[in-house]
Amino acid sequence: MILPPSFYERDTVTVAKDLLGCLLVHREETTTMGWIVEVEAYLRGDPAAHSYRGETKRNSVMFGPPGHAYVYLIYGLHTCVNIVTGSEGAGEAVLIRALEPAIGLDLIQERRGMNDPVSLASGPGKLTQALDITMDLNGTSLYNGPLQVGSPDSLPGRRPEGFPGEIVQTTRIGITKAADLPLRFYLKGSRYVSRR
DNA sequence: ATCAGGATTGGCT
DNA sequence: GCCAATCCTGATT
Repeated sequence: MILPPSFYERDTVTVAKDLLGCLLVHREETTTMGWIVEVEAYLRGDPAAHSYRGETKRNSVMFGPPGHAYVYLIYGLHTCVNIVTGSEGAGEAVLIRALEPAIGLDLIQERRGMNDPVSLASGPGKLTQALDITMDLNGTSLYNGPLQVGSPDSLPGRRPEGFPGEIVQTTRIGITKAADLPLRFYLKGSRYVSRR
């Protein structure tokens, strides 16, 4: 079941926590999917958010309607994928930081050049490579496009490790501004979260 | 026009 | 733990 726009148009921290256990799906020639096991919230008035200094060409998707993908290039090498949340115009989003691979293992392993399951998508740059999430998906709808988010029961009889269960809340990783805000969330007990 | 730096990763010490 | 890779963006001159 693809999540409807109304799912995203709520408090960003609530959406971030509700995204844990959901499926990120990329439908191409071959479909690949992974369960979301780690996220970070970026809020209005948050110095670490790309939207902090107002709308620019790069971050304009963050100010658009919720339920769309904000994809950006980082360090000239990797892409990161966010889900726009909250009210349109708020500039809020949830960064997907780690997935537990679910479908399309062969292709994911080929793209990543490795086969250790816990390292295939345990980082924001790793998971975009695993699911082939490139800049051309920036701005696409997550309920009416090739990149989708499904509810946790989308694969009958299967669940990500640690779900349903406790959600752990910590400070965000890899940022210098507002590094003290506790806006990172992950599934307790999952071996697929990013380390560091 | 120029330039510092980044929501990272993988390899090496 | 340290650092290079790699290039686009936003801020500054």
